[in-house]
Amino acid sequence: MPTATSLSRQDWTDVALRALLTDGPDTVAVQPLARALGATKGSFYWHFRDRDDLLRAALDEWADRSTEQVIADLEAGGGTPELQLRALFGRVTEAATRHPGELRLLAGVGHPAVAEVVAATTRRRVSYVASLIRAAGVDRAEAGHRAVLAYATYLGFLQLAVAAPRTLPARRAGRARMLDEMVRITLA
Amino acid sequence: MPTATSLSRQDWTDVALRALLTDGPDTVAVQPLARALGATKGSFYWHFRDRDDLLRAALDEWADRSTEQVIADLEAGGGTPELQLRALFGRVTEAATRHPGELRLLAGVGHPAVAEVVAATTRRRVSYVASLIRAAGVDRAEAGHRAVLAYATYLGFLQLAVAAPRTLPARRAGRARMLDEMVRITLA
Amino acid sequence: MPTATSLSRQDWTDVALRALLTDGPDTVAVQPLARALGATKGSFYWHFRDRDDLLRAALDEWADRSTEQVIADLEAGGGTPELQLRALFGRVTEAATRHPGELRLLAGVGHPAVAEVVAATTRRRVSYVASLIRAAGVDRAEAGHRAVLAYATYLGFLQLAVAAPRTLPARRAGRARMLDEMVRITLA
Amino acid sequence: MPTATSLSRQDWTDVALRALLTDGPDTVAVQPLARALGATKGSFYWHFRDRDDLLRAALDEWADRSTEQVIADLEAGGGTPELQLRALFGRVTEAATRHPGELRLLAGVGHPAVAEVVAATTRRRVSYVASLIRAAGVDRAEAGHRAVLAYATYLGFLQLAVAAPRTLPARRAGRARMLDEMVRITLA
DNA sequence: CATGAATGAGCCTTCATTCAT
DNA sequence: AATGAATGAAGGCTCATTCAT
Repeated sequence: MPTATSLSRQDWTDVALRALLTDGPDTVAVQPLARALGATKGSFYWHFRDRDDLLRAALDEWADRSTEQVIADLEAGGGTPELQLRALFGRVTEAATRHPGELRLLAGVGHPAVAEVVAATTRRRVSYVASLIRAAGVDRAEAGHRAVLAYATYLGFLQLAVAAPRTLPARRAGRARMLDEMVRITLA
Repeated sequence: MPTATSLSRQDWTDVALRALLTDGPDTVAVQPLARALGATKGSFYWHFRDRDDLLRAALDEWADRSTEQVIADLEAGGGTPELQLRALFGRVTEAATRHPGELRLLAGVGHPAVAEVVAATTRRRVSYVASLIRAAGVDRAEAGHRAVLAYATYLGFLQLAVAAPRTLPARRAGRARMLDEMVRITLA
Repeated sequence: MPTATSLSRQDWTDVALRALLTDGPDTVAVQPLARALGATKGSFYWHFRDRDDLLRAALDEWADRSTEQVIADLEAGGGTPELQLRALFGRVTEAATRHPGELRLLAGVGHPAVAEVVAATTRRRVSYVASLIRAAGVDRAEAGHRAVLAYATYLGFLQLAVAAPRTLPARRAGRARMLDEMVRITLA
Repeated sequence: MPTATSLSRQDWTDVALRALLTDGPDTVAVQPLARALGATKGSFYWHFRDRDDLLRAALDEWADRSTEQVIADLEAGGGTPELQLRALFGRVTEAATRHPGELRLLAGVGHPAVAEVVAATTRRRVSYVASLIRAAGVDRAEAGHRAVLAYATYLGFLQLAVAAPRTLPARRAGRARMLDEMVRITLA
């Protein structure tokens, strides 16, 4: 909760992003967020042109935090491509369970802004994974294929984690094995 | 458009299912569907107790058509497990692109009825795939793992097909190769 | 519950009367009663012109049962006027607590049919009480006054019994004393 | 009609109270009141959380005006308990005929908020009358009984005034005699 | 940098009533 | 002696947006 004195555009974006990741894009609604912030809707319209403006801001923030920052972290961490890939898979699958709304975000393609950002984010992620695979010695075309496959698998697990968690391994060890398998398939 | 004379519960369910698969569960709304049918919303309440009743009817229909009927068809078709698996993958990936709303349905886990039906459908599909893999000679535990992996991959492709089609192979040949790879990974 | 085969006008009137005495005239509504009877609204319109027709039938039934029949019973019972008065007060105060909806019926004067029947019933009851008092030797004008007073007191107790039962004597003995007092004031 | 510029919570409460006293609690409905005020229903939700919120506000206002303010006036007026009692009876019987909806309010015990306020108001009024009777020299227990009796009689007259005015004395003199009798019975 | 107040659109539901069969 | 299906009016609520101050 930000200070009661004065709200910035960033405060609104933050709370919108939280709603985005918790319950999906439909819940990025002016009225409820104003209530949550203890502010009036009038305040909102000072900082944003309309609801869409806010949604785009939240989406941009999401693209940045969930993609660019993750990539930057991994690059900073260094290590072999195998290790980086493994770290990436581990990190995103962890995040998946913490953000059930992300599923609805990825599915919220009815909205143009969502569609656009999700598509761009998807391409960015796939191409980063492809670059890791290439770095592990796989040729360009094949790396592209495997990256798509790996990313699809990640998306599927996200879906399963939210929609039917009982189908996934319950224990940490089982989940680790699944990760290993994903890495193996991707690099074999 | 059904006959102008009189609408049946099935007519409403049909149009609701269409909305479900086109734009997701949120658009299964009484008023818009009544408009689409050229009826008044009051008439709706003759056939259904409330909106939830309609949503559940549409969800049941979806579960049946997209799961039970597909399975029944495959069983009727016969052939080796490999062929059946291949046919299944082919069929569902074709359907995927035709129903962009299915994504929102799978993600619409905020609603209890949706969550329930999606979870049940997921378990049913995974266990059917597992049974095919077992029939191909893989042992029970391993078959379970691979079924989850295969289904997750399918879900991921569904997501990619809707959200970022450009990441997927554009030509029929490329898509066929992906299917082959999925079958190979699943049964290898 | 009447037989499922075929509903008579009387069946509808009975269930309407029950609603009238339980929850007041507003709940004499076609749709809910049809549900309660397991019949369709169409059936209702076979027996009655409209909702008002049903309401009037129920009101007439109420006027008869709650007034004419009570009077007939008392007359049949015989005894001195004092005893009859005492019996009357006892009987109606008992009935009061069993029919919370009667209060809303008496208050439902917004509706012309209700107003009419309630007014007629009131006059009939007051004049019957006056006749008992006259029979006990009080002169005509004074008896009229006391009858109004007595009936007002009854109405007030009905109101209190439903709206603020804690203000009334909790035990049977206390209630009996109140009745005695009413009789005494009325005849003294 | 308040100023056309802007409506306050009090404006809504006022018009709701008027509806409450004219036609009873059921007519405290958002849409009709909005029409009466020349406003949209949407505007209502700026001032109140929901219909219940408005109903409670109107009920509180009623409890205050019809009970606390009357009591305060009487206390301010001074005089002997007999005179105060007489003044009270006179005042409330006058008010009775002006507010036909009060009957439906008192009877509207189906709604929790109504039941609560009516019960509290009843207790408050009865205990105030009891305090006047005690001040006239009657002992505590007996004063309690007589207060209940007096209040019941008042309620009954209210009912008669609305439901069957012809049973009550038509002329001012006759009504004055009734008041005298009530005071006499209460204090004798 | 906002608040207070309102609009208008949209959705959910219930009910009295009608009508063809 | 009904049923099945629909209409239309009414009321409840939430939301995006606007505008004067």
